[in-house]
Amino acid sequence: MRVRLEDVARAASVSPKTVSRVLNDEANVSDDTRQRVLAAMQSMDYRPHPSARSLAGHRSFLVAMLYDNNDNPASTYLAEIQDGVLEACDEHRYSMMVRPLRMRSDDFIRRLDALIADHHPDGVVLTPPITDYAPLLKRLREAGVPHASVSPAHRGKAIIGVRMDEQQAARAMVEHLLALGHRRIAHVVGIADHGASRWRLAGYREALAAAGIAEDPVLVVQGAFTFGSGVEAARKLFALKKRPSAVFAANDDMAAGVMWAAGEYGIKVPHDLSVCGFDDIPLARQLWPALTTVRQPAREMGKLAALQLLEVVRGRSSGRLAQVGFSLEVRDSTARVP
Amino acid sequence: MRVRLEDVARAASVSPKTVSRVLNDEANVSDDTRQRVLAAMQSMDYRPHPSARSLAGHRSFLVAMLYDNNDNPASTYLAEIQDGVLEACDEHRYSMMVRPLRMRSDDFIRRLDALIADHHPDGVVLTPPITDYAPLLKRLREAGVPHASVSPAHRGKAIIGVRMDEQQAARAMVEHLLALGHRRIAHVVGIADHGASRWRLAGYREALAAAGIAEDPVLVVQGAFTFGSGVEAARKLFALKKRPSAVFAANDDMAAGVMWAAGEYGIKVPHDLSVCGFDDIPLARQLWPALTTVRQPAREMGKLAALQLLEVVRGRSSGRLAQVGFSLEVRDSTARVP
DNA sequence: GACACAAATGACAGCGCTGTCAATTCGCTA
DNA sequence: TAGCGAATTGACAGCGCTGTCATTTGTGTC
Repeated sequence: MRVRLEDVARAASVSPKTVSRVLNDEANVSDDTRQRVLAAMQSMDYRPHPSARSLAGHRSFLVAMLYDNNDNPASTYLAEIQDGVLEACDEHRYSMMVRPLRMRSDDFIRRLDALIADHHPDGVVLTPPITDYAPLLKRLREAGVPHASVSPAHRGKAIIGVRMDEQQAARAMVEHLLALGHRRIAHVVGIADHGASRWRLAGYREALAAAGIAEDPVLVVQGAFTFGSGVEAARKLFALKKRPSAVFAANDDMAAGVMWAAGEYGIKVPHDLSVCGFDDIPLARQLWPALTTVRQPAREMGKLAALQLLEVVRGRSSGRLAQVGFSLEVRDSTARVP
Repeated sequence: MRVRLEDVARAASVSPKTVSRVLNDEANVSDDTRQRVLAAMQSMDYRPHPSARSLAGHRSFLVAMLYDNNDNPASTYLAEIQDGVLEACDEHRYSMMVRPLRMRSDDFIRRLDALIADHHPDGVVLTPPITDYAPLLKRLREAGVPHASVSPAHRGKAIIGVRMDEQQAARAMVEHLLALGHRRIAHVVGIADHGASRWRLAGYREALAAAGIAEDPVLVVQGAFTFGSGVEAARKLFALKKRPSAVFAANDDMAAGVMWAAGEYGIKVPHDLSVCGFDDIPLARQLWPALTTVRQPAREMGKLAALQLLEVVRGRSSGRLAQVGFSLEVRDSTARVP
């Protein structure tokens, strides 16, 4: 039979309420008592019943992770975030629920309301690109559900979550190319209204400006974060009279597309062309030559965002926008200009 | 304030227990009463409190989806299954929880036990490759937790879940190549102990045998389901004196690797070499030429598996191993033999 | 050593629902 | 029309925990 809080109380010779206090890490329990109770819990392998806690305590011990399954960023990215969020939740004995939502769809808000009404999450984690969807944020605020964002585009004071300095990372990537002697560097941009696209483009510009190189508009080509769009963009670049000697794509999928297109044109990477991307998806390591890229610690970001959220949920702090570092993964697709 | 079952009861002039009966779709409620109660629920937008139901009813209304995050199959595949499972759970107002588990890790069983002890899922959905992990199945049986599998390798009578006839699909794929006039057809095998690898290899052999073609062992190369292993495998094939005119890779990632390697060797796809894969991952459509492959309806499979499981959980049926169809996605990477 | 006050602990009701079992109503038969 | 079994409905306790508030114990002061 299941071990209940009452059983632990009896074993530790205290009242159930005191065990509850220990369980919830409340104040006003003497060290001595606390130790005794903890020992009893341990030895009996006590597992609090989440539903009972939730029913009596008016909170759900539930974190919902919301994502957009419409125009999905790379699903490996989401999967990594999900794993990180899950890990954080596990550590605090919260459970996690995932919710695909279709941004811009009519029933977006209705489905969000259903989630809240049905499951009462204590908090939600938002992933790109729905970190900044105004109707969503408004509704969460109204419902009093705290939220943390992974890579929010906006950066108000009240925002909690995690970000990476993508602009700085993009700049570092381009500076790597500059250090290799490249001067004619192209950039394949991502979907226009994603924060990621803006920051990476800004970093590209910043690096060029700092190096005193005037931007050549024909070298900045629109893409859409997909492999196919990378191929298209590269074809445009390769059709130029003066081809670039390096291409910085705003994500790895597009970079792979660029490398693919290079194959079509008989352009050798990295000998004739340096290519680099952003994100460090598994494919990046598998490509040949292996892709130079920026590593986003997605898993860690998911975890940190969830930890920030839990701080707020548990009333420990008011949360903040944490920042994580990036790392340049210099591999074999970039080389000194011929 | 929240609408409770009691409020609905009052509105419908019945006892709370009767509302509960309607809510749980129990027998012995007159049609008239049922209608009245349903109408009241609807008009008051009643949402049962999951924790209260769970606590009083001794069930959790929770389905856990278990996956292996160690040697992960393509994460898009898992993401699709996850979406399908979620959809099924939503329809029946069950909630879903995801659990990454590291197969063969020491604490596998401990973590599984923790899941069961902490959350009491009413059932679990197993995804490849942990559909047939004996210690796992044993533990679930002991704990009395029903489970459904997506593409289980084993096919006992008692197994419930969903499968696709992968052998048949692989055979169809190879027959497509045969119909294009290919005779020297290579196969890149997946990880040895995955059911998927065995079935696809079996289908390959079956098709060749049916066409009266003796299998040439050098044309069957070991891979590991990754892009990189596809590249490796292809290099071996291209080093042969008598190269194949077509390569059937056991999944799309490896097929992409083969195409990549073909580029290295100056082999034009599909003119000099036909390439086909299996799974229809997003990349398949993005490659150039677009990859001919087999579409696995992963999302649908996840949904069906979960539906089977819910049938069992709700005592509606004893569940079965459903089967879904495949479709050959003939695109541009396969062509008539020169 | 008596007193005031804070810290620690406990008693008890109740969160929103369902299981159990008793009570009532209904539809037939004799 | 009385009587009987089946269908329908309801009363009530209790699932395992926590909130509220009362009670007890400890601590420091003069």
